[in-house]
Amino acid sequence: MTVSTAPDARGDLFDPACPTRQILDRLSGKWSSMVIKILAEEPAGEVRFADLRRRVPGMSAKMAAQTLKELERDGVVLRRVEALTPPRVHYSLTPLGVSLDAALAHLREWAELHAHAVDRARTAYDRSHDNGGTNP
Amino acid sequence: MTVSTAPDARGDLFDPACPTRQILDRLSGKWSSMVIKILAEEPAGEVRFADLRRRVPGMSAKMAAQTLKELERDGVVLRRVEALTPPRVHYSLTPLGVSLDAALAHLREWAELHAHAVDRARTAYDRSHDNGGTNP
DNA sequence: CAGTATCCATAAAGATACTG
DNA sequence: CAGTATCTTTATGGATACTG
Repeated sequence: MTVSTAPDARGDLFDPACPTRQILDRLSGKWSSMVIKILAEEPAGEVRFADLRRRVPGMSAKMAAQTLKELERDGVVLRRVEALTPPRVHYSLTPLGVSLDAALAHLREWAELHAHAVDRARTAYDRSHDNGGTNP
Repeated sequence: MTVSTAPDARGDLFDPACPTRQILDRLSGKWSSMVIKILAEEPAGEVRFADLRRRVPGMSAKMAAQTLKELERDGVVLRRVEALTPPRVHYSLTPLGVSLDAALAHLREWAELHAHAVDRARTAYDRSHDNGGTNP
């Protein structure tokens, strides 16, 4: 059986088979974290495809479909189909997805808390690097 | 001057100027999170350029330099130069970097905790999608 | 040693058109 | 409505060679 090709990759972030690597790679897509946030924030818990697109400005149908498919494959998102014409498809977070959102929330919190500090660091860095005193 | 084009993008993850977006984008590089982890784990707190490369197998000099530069610009990493010949450059996390690592640690923890679940979800998904019962 | 510069391959994302 | 297919553009990373 194909139980696991990764014997004990736990903690070995540098092995491509490492779980953390995989998660980070999945989240590194441009839209994944936004989709998760939308689904997490939805009071009803479910969002339809077109709604999702409306709520994530700039995300093409292609990227929406691709992102949702990946997240569904990972067990983070649930896809529910109502077979009407026209069809209705509803997306929501699974319990696993909810817990992932909680982990992501720490990062969001960090970012909001330290956004100013990062901004200041960048300004300072740019000031001393792109024209550090040797410019006309 | 490039002070800020984002008046109050706080919480607006869908604005490219949003702090969370920026952080997630920075972390989405292939090497950033690994570099942060190495620096966080280093007992001495400092790691030299060549050491870092040795400890992150597969990372080219180019990517090491680029990643470190971005993280330094963000105020997450500190670069200390000993002007000898040959030169020695030491990298460490700033306090800001340490706190970022703490936020990242939640994600690492989630990944390790749920790696099996994700794996199982993928297997189940693949089983029912690439040959869901309509195959010769 | 600690990088930089350059060129090249690939992967990710966008635009557009079309379908059940 | 909820996607898929296809093509083009752009971003990312890798290989190699060179420098203070």
